[in-house]
Amino acid sequence: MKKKSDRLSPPERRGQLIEATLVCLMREGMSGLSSRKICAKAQVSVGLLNHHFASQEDLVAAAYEEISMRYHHTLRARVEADTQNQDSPIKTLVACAFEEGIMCSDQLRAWVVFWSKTIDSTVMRAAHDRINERLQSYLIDVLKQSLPNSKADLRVLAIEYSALADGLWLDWSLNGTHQTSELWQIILNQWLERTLSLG
Amino acid sequence: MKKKSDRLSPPERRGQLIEATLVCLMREGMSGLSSRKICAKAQVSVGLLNHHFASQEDLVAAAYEEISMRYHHTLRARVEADTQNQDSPIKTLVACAFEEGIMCSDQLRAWVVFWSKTIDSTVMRAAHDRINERLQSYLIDVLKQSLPNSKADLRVLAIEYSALADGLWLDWSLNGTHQTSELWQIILNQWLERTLSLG
DNA sequence: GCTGTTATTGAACGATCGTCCAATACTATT
DNA sequence: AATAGTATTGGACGATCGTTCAATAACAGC
Repeated sequence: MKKKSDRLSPPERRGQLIEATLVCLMREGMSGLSSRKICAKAQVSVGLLNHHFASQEDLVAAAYEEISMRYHHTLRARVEADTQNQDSPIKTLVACAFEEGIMCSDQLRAWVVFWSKTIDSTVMRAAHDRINERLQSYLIDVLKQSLPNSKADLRVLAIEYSALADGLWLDWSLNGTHQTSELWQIILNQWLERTLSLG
Repeated sequence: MKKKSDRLSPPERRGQLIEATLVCLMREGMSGLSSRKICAKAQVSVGLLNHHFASQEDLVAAAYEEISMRYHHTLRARVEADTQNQDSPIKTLVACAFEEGIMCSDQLRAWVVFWSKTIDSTVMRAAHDRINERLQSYLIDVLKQSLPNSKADLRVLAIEYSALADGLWLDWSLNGTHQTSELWQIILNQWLERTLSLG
């Protein structure tokens, strides 16, 4: 059938399957989580999934790590690129929190799937813990730079910020009337003002 | 087979199926969303679901309304019962935000299912909008009572509070190390202090 | 060119899915 | 007691699910 060499190294194929998984989950949510749909998206036969991953669960956990890594790197890139707020990088994070591409409802479709698996699967739970740890320690770094003289517990502050941002994102994404994110952005800005004035 | 009269009125049977749905979703999450499992839990044959509900989707939407109503009524009951904070009912809400029974990970299993359906189903989206509206206007009432002299936009404040509470709940529920909710409670208390001092 | 390794295929399996529908059992009305 | 209406049953349907596995194709080392 296929003439060209379509044999890939295991890492390449794994990456391709992970990418296909993310696309399926962002487009269809729970119903996109199908070995057949994922393999079709990757233009690969069904059996290959279980050759490169022990089970669908493992693939989903890998996709969870991947999407969180992308999110993490996107944030770091925004902070590095924003030359105006190098002394207060939290301002950059707040400013881009509702950027398109970071917070579309496509993203929520996938995250909801990951959350639902995280509750009961030990593999997913382990991935979730790693993801949370990475993001939290980065957030603490950002807050440390932004509030060098603050005596507040920065870990507590980091948890508060990410909870607020996640909650606002969830609320905005689930909101039927797809308004602009202006209102939600205002709330985050107000939180930032109050926090900076305390430090 | 069955001797005793087990025929119920449509409202009763609908309620029974809704209850069974909630139990299944809280116990098993997405994999509990099965017509057969739900009917088994209700001790009823499979076909009855589509006799009382046009589709599984309608049943899930009804269950979504039911669980949110219970949550709403639980909050109202707590506020009414707390004779100490009648002038500042937001204090009561914050105090019971992480009560057992209100915020167990069983609950998250169900809510995640509801969220995932809300994104793409118009029936669920309509239910979600009603639910949000009800809870938001109650929250605004509570804030109005608690901050009678505040000039702040109470709707914005309500959105901020519910986002923060939801985000903290999500973070706590997904957290593998099931610690006490003490830390999360502290964050909510700090938010309350800051908000009350502004008003 | 030959051989061992392995990436890849796709049919097959048993399980489960939501919905439909003819048959049945119960209740209310006459 | 006969009848009409409907709540209830459970088998059947076609579809899809995750995984397995023998067969095949492509490559690496010799």
